[in-house]
Amino acid sequence: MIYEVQSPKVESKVYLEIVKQLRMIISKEKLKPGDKLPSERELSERLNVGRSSVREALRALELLGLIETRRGEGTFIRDFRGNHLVQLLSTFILEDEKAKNDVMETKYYIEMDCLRLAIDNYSDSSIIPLKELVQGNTVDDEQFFHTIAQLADNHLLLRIWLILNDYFNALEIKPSETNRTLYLDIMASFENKDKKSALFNYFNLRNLSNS
Amino acid sequence: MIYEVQSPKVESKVYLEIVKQLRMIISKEKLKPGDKLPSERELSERLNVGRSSVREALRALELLGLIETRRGEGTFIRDFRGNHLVQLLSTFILEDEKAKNDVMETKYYIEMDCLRLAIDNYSDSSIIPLKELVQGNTVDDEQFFHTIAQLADNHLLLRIWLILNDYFNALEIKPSETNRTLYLDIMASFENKDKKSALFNYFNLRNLSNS
DNA sequence: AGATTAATTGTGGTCAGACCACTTTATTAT
DNA sequence: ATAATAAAGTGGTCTGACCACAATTAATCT
Repeated sequence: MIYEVQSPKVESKVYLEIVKQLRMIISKEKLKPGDKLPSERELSERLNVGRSSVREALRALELLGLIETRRGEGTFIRDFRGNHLVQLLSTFILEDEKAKNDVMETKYYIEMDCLRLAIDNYSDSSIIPLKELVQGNTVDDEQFFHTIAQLADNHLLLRIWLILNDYFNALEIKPSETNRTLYLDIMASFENKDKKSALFNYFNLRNLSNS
Repeated sequence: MIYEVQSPKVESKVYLEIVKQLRMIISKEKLKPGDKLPSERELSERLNVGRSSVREALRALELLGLIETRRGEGTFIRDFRGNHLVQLLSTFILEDEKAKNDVMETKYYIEMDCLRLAIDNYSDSSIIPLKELVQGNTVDDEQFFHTIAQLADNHLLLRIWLILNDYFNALEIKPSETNRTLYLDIMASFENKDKKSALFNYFNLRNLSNS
């Protein structure tokens, strides 16, 4: 199989083209997390580019958490849930208070959307895990809303929530110690399929003003 | 000033150390977006590493959207409040599961969130552009909600909307031909700061069931 | 002197080749 | 067959060489 980086065009850096090609290779060859990518030297030959350019692309993807390299073995696709990445970004980005607030605000709004969707979509059996979460004495907020985001049955929204959640954790804005009751309230609204009260209870949980 | 990469320790790849050092340099020198970083060759010397390693670090940060490089000029810190991250991850990950419905649904929910936030935040002067959009005979749906997303005053949310909008366009899910009146209705609710009716009108616009 | 033009310098972009450290595989000796 | 050894494969890093482009400086022409 022959891949070929755009040849004569001098614009658009080579390493970006390689990233593109890698995406194609992954997609065409249906590579899954854990699978091995072609070696740096092989890619260099196949794409007609220098090995250093290949490395620039791979290192970038590695920092993003999309691949993993093991010396002497090779480069592998990773199961990405990039906490590493987010942490890195956060140390770079998060000095900006406005950005901080944006993350929090967005997370809350997405959670409310998930709540609405989940209420529309859930079936009696699918909320069993959610019920279990509120059994114990303490409720793990992250797990709680992760489950709700799953119940929303929208992969895209779930991914967005996961990313925001990573950011959120990196920000070290711990949710204020919350009462288990508040989660139970949400659950109650949930089972009544009452969106309005669910939202109301969410506002209480997050200490948001009702408007 | 002398920076020095951990010397004898052979573990922990060099380029990662350089990323670390760069962060320190940025912080210590109080570099802001737009400012120039030391050149690759200078970093190479100062950190006692090869230029190729410096480039691996810089390319990775570039792909992350944290820095920007201009040939012949140098490397500059970028205004990275926009979180390129979501975009990158989405183009990489979402390929296989871009269920049209998820994209559409998510876009609609985000738009509703923007609507809510915009109503909270807008000032009389800031909605002038929005008013202009609904003057003509036809209303550009994309522009309309782009403006609303801007009025929401949340950069992250705006970014998310932009990406969703791209997907939306790519998927060729054209908004059904809509009546100008519906946009006027939304505007009216908007100016009354009436979220409930704004949402109601949005549902009409999108032909969604009210629940 | 002032403006224009040309040469020089600085910077990122890319490639090629050379080692090193480590892992896997093949070969050989027992 | 098993174990020890050698070879090959792979990522990690450095060096040096060009190229393309931008900014600066020097030279030249009014």
